[in-house]
Amino acid sequence: MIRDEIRALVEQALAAAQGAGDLPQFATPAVTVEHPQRPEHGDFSANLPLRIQGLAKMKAVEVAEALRRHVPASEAVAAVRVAPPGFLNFYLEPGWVARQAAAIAAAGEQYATSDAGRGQRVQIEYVSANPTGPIHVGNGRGAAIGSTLANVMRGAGYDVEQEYYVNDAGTQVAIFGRTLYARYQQLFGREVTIPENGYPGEYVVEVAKGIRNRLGDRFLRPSGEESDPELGRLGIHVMVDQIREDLHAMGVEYDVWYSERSLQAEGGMYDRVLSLLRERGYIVEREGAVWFASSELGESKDNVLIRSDGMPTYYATDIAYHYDKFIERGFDRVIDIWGADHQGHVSRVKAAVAAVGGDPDRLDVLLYQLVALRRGREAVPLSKRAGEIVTLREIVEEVGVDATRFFFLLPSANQTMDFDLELAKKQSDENPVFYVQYAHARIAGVLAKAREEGFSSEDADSQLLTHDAEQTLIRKLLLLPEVLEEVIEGLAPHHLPHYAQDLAAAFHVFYTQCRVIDASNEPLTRARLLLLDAARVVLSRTLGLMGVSAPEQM
RNA sequence: GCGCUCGUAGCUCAGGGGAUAGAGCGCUGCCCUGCGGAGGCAGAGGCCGGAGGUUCGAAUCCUCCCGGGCGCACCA
Repeated sequence: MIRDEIRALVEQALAAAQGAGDLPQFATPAVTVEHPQRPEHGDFSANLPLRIQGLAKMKAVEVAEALRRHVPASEAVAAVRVAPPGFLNFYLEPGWVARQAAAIAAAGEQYATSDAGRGQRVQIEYVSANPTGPIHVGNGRGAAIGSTLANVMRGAGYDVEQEYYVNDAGTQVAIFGRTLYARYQQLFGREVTIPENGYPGEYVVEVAKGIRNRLGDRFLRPSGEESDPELGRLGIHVMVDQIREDLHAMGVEYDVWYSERSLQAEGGMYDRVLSLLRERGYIVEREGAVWFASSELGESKDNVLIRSDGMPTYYATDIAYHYDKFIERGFDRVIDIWGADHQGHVSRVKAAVAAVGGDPDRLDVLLYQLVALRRGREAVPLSKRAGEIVTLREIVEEVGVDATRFFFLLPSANQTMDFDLELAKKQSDENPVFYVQYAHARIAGVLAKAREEGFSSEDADSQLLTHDAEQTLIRKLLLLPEVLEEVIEGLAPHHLPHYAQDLAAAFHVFYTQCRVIDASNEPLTRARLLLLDAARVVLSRTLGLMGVSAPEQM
């Protein structure tokens, strides 16, 4: 990408200036270039002179001047200027910029893909909500973030696996099973109440009905007896199917649905990891429970792995799970995406990864802050009545996938967010999703009209794209690779919807200032159609990565 | 109390060592005898929570304080 080329020019200039004796020798810091906020400062700017003025024992402006003399010529660069207090500013060559429109249009769907992550196997695990209930709004945020990150990383050549960890074992599942059995019995007229700490939600009744309708009374046992564990497993299965559908409706597809219960099978991962920890001396037995001596690994305290009732804790199976990710399956990198309420778990899991022989630096935990719902000014409570939560499905049905995903992606993950249902539903200029989609529909509209009237971008001369609005738009198109790099490096997909808005704005300005189809000027018409091709490519790819549709018409 | 995180325009948020702090919405005033006005242009609106410090340079880094959110289980 162009930013890397500019950076390389600065590095070469530095080496050349030192070689020629215009700058003294010293260890050179990493060179960065950025986009100045004021257009008169050029397209790219290097602050290197300011940073090395001390090392060079020269004034920054003099350093900049020495560098400027040694910047190699480049077809992309029209001018390099020194600006006080010591910036080195680069101005792109308009002819080169114009040519990029052709390059982008030709690249099509391949534009802004790269092989930066080639050979790296990355697992992204996200949502992984308990299958004891339908997934809710907060899970939706994780879904949007995770699947977008997966899309972007895949486009950068990473070998990405998306995974949902199904918590189908443990206390909560047992309680769900008992609740389900109570509801099941009620369907056969038995006077039973759902257990204490059970799941009061209506959905459990629906699950019970489904099972009764399919399998009749075969799970009914004599009054007072405990439920058949098979019923609970079946119920979880039904819930997982429902979760899968809800996520599918959000445009999220997983490669692997990983069962927590499978870890605990005889001789499974869980047993293996426990004996591994024992061998390494990380196991302590005390107060009837089995503890992980995590305080030896810098944790503030030890944590229970096996409770005194013999049940493994969530933490224990999570250690086994991460052992499986790193050691058994050998991912080069693992990204876990969790709600911020799991924040305390991060250092524990990292400590555990280290204890089982993994590299905790290859584990990234992306935390997202919680979501509140609103309708305009009015707050919407996330739980409607006892046990009934606002589900993700309801949100998607009410406002649509496009708005749901776009809104979830907009704020950075560590910002708590308000999801305004009223705004998300508005089909008007107040709604940023429509602003962006409208740009795409407008482009599609013009392209269709051009086709009807017999115009095309064939043999277009991109050098005619000299108008300010054209040049600005192309510069915006050239930004996508940088944006994607920032998304990956910062695990920050929120850059994408912001970029989409900037891009749409640049297009709308172009559209009002430059008429595309002009029968009296066919060469210019062709050139501008080429630019529209390029803009459409970039806009649709940006939207596609976010899982938002790029409509031909609205 | 301890840990993580946030505090930037009226509202929702970007920017996380650089040059005069940005966007959308809202507000005010303009622009349709040409491809979709779901658009564009202009303007008003900010001691970047507060106080110290580091630096040539701080909204950005450090310390303390104030305020919001989330954690600190033999729950997940």
